[in-house]
Amino acid sequence: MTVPTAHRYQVVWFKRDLRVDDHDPLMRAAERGPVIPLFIIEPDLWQQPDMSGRQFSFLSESLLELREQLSDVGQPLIVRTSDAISCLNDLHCTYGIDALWSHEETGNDWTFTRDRAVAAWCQEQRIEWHQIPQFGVIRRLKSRRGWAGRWDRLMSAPMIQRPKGLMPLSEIEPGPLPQAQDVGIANDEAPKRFRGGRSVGLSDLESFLQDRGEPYQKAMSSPLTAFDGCSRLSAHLAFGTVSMRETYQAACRRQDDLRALHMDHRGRWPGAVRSFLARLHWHCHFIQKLEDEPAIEFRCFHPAYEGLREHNAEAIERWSTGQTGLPFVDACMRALNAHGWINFRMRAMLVSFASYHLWLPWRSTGEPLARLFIDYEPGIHWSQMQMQSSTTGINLPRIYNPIKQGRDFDPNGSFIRHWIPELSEVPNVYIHEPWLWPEMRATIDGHYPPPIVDERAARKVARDKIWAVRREPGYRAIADQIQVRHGSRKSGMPQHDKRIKIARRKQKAEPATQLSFLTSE
DNA sequence: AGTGCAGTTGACTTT
DNA sequence: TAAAGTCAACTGCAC
Repeated sequence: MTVPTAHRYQVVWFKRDLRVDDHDPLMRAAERGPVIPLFIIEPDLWQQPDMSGRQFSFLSESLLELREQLSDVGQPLIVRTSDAISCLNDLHCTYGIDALWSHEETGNDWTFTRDRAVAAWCQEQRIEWHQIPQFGVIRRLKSRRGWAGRWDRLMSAPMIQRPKGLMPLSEIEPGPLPQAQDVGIANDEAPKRFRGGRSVGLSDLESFLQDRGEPYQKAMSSPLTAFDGCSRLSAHLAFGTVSMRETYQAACRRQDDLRALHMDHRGRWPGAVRSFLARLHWHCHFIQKLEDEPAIEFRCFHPAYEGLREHNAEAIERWSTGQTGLPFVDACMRALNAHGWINFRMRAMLVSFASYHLWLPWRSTGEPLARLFIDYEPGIHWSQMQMQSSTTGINLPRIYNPIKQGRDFDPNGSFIRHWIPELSEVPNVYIHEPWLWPEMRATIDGHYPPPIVDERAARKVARDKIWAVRREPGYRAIADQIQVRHGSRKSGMPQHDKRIKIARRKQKAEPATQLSFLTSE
């Protein structure tokens, strides 16, 4: 390895923070010297089982805009396609790196391993690597006490101004932005996908808070209304085209504006903005879990659930392509395939159906599901996979009935008919259970499969198995430990203490307050 | 107008 | 972020 002659450049390594506004590492690096703004396309990362072409497309659109924004401040984005260490090493040997700057990343095992290797390389080369938090996630967290307050302070802190001007680096080629196929990424485009790039994110934020968001609380539950009634910011937050802080502050400003309005003119807005803010909070709450315990990407929170479920390739194939024969499940899955996004409740139902009715291990369904999400965020995804599969030990099993969900959230079957044209002839009364329609076979035999399982029977079998595990000796003690470590503060006491407290409340004839589990709706 | 009854609604518990 | 079951209160209606 050649020893560089000068150590003069500040490398800002963009990862999932594709913006120049509210970018702490960029601002600090710019204060210290000439900046190489770098994005590394790492082909090996894109071969991981949770990564996909549709995510790469969103990334590409975001990188194009980032390159423009950086050009505006003086130096376009430098893009290199290779593994991180060779890339950094090349830059160091050719130009000399003084320090490396990036946001902290709470990613999957692959990025964690890569970051440890980069840290080791930096140490060998005597290059400082400054990693700065961008969410309310705290590295090496000792105690959860005060976490929420710290989050509020971080999010309320002033936005970081974009650097006044970056020194143009005529000697460094910006480099091409490769196409997915150049990097060996399989084509997996979602035809109706939300687009990447900061400008889209900012306009979604604006239109949500000023215009679309009023029915949020109700609209988020149904796939008929959620595409318009939700913020559509999840992928932007995942890729950092819009920062959590600016999103939080925009919502707070909206809240202040509403308070200035007379009650009669506020409509449903106050509740909508409050729920939205709560979700921003949960975003970090879940990522914190993966930060604290990276193993949850692979292992059940509670070991008693390890190896309980059974792999079944054919069932996964039918589930992930929308061919289970349960109309609402299939409609939601097909919508997700086409959009790369679906609302939270439907995600929960899809996972519940896979984990209970189909009895599939959450790891084997979590991978194809991660690939379908353009907003895949490892900390949220794997926490949710486990919660919806009841492997946490903290949460009670919640088994969704896809027929009931369909009746509740798609009462006249229009969502089903839109995504499953095979069922267009089925009358309303049978649309959620077409196998009961007497003319079913004659009309659509061969076009739409019979149900993969008997919903009622499969649910009962799954429920009994889960409750049998919960009754095993020793289960409770481990669950209580997990509760202490990972439960939210509001529900942060072991289960048996809760029961005692509830019993006491009843004795005093006070109304029992709702236990606050980790909820998202 | 009062009574009985089937069906509905809501609060709460259990799994 | 659930669903099903229980129970009591309530409602509409026939008589």
